[in-house]
Amino acid sequence: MKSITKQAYQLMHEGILALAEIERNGICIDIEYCEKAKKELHKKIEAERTKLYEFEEVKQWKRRFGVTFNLESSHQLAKVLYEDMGCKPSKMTENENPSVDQFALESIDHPMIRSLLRIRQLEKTKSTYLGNIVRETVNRKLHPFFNLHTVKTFRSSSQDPNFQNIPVRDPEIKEIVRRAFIPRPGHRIGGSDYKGIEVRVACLYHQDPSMLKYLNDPASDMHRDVSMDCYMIEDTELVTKNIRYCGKNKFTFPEFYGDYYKNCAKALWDAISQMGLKLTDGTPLKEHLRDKGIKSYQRFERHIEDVEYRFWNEKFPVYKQWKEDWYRAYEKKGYFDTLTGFRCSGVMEKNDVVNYPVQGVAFHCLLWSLIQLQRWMKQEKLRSKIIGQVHDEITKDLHNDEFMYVLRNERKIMCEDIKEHWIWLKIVPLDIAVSFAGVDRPWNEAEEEK
DNA sequence: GGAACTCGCCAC
DNA sequence: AAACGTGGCGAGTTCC
Repeated sequence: MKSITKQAYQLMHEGILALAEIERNGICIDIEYCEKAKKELHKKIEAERTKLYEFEEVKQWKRRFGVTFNLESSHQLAKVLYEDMGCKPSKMTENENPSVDQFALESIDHPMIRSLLRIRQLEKTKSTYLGNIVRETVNRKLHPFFNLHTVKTFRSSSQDPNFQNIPVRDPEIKEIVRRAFIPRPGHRIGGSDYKGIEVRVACLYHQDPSMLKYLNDPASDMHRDVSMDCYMIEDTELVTKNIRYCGKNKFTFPEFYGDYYKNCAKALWDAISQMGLKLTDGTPLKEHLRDKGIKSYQRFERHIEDVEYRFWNEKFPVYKQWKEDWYRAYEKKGYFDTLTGFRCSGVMEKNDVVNYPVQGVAFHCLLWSLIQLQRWMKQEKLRSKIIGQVHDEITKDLHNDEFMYVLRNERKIMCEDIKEHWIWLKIVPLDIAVSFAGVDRPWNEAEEEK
């Protein structure tokens, strides 16, 4: 059960109207490119299949399953790997079956597995992404749907196609898929996202002084400091971008969401060899850790246990206390209210109770900004259009003549005006990152604007 | 022939 | 004591 205040209702009402207009705007698609890219992927997949069929293990797989033989069947693959080939499953699925996902397969160092993973990746690119884009494109425009009524946390969702999971992390796949999205003639395509909005919103609830200090002091850097603790680095100069990335995505965020040291230690440790982590002076990280007395994984795990202890009890004790108090209050009342006036009730786990109010409100900051920007752009009768939204980002198709005009007002709305609307935002600074491709250039070329 | 389920994988 | 939050969607599979 959920319920909302009048101001929350207002936000959803205005929000869904703005999103409807954004759906109607649509996104230009380079349909000829899509067809060509699909054909190329098809060829690549066929070539990879041919390679795969050469393996003795696959021939045996074929013999075992006969006409039902299917490379895409996880069930068959599990039987082949864990019954015929005698591999040990490194993890189980939710329903306690031996897993054959990427993580599980990585521990089996075998060329057949690499080939299989490659096929999976290319198939997904071809069908889930390019295929759906082509299917849903009408008159060279794509109109993804955005919902406000489907998500437990009061975030949004998107469908047909899902605009909120377009590949960006893997450079090769990003290029292939984002190349399909192009601007209107004379326009530039790109977007602006709130920097670290969930961390900032969490601060609004717990008001931990150490974390507020991190946010308010531009010279400090929480993710860098945590990564230094994790990998026992004493000099800030020795921290690379990748090391900071690991601290942020394999320790800090998982800990915020409710994970614990064992999982984090494993992820941090595996990343060292997977990403080939080195200090800025070239010292391999494993070597550096050995010098610091970390001679085995067990030692590293114990070290991360200490890091976790210090993280919650020395660095951010107020945050930790808030989690306890917030959960207690929920246990007592059976519900909690978000800063934006939404009420969440029903049976929830502790992690849910402390995460939902943050995730929801972070999105509501984006939604409020989206409403104001859409309203203003319509009023000004601009050729520029908002074309989508991804939780903390507004995606736009801006006419080159209106480019600076729109970006200036957008920054004002997202970072300043919103603090007048929701005064509780005043205790944290807000900032955005802006990233666009050039005039008439596709989305894959988007780069951060300085 | 479709609904419901499992699994895997993309995003924030 | 236990241990990562939110979605959408494709393919395979099972059930009716």
